[in-house]
Amino acid sequence: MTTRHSRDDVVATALDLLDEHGLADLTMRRLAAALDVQASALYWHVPNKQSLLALVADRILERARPVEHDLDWPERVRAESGALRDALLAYRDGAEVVSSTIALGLGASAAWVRLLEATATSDATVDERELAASVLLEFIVGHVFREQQQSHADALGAAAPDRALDRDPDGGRVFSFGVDLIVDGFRARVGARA
Amino acid sequence: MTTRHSRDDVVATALDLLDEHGLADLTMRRLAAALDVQASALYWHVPNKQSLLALVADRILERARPVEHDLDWPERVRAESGALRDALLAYRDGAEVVSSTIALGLGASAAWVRLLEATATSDATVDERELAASVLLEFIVGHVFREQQQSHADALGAAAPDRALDRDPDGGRVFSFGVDLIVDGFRARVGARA
DNA sequence: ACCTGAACACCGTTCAAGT
DNA sequence: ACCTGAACACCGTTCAAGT
Repeated sequence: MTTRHSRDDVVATALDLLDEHGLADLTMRRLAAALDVQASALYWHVPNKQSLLALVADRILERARPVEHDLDWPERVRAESGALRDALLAYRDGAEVVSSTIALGLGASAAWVRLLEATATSDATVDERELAASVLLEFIVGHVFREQQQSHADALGAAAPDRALDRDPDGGRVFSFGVDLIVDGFRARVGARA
Repeated sequence: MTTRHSRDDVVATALDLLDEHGLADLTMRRLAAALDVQASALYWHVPNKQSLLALVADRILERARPVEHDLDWPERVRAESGALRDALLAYRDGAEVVSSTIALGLGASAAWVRLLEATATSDATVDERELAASVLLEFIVGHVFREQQQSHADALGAAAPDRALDRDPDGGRVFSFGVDLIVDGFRARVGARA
């Protein structure tokens, strides 16, 4: 009679909690409380916290808006990169969650494939395109991680005196400059062959 | 009579512990034990764990080997990037520690300045050079973070099935490809003006 | 199939008090 | 100047047992 839960409930509630209170407050015990359940009950749905976070990360990246396929490749790379950034920004600490699971082979392959496909119409080799997809994904996640950390630190009113990277108040200049450099570098490399 | 400690002792021991057992095992209580002291004693030397980690991060980056200043700027950027990567790789979980403190305005300004200076002889504006330094630093830290996470995961014998980014067994191809793309993109942008 | 209750082995941090 | 001892308010995870 009482509300019993599915794994999807658990992940969805975790996502809510993440967005409302941040990763530091997303504990198994708080999640259990939000579901009106004992903490131990979660371990029926999920083997451990790390797997839970991987499912949350997948959910975050899944929500990245689709991008038109009939753009030329530089435009498409820029659009995919922007879509991924927006997806990470859509949830509090989204980049940190994704970043902490990305290397474990648990998530992010879909995002990587999108970036790989984006260069399909370039003259690059598959090897070059794979490398470029990795570079882009690492830059995007690394950048948004930093963006979100910074706004978190600012929210605490830390008033840091000597912030090396705090030259990006609008939060997007470094990002688009970075994507542009990578795209231009890729074009230079490929164009040198044509 | 008994060994009393300085803040430098505490940071140095934290660095040792980090390298031997990783960030997850670098707890205040374990650090205290390594210093033969109660955990509460650490709070005389340091206001909290986060500040401790920031000091550790600074220590890691300080050890980056110096690079010749009379290279042309693309070579110098590559050399500085490599030196930073090596510094992060020199300690277990080095990139994670640096990454977690970089946005708090606590560390990494020295590293950023090194990357900024590296483009001094290019024809770029200061604004462009600052943006490029940020892009490089974010890529470097993000990349090494992923590298170290991956070797950690591999050490656990996780045998992940579908690892999107696991195309970099030698651990350096994605890195140098990324730095090259950024450098080439920067050159294209600057060269278009000359 | 899904959950409780109790326990285990931990955390970071504070604070009065000691030397 | 540097540290102890005790406490507070937490963690993730396991496991027998319940329904």
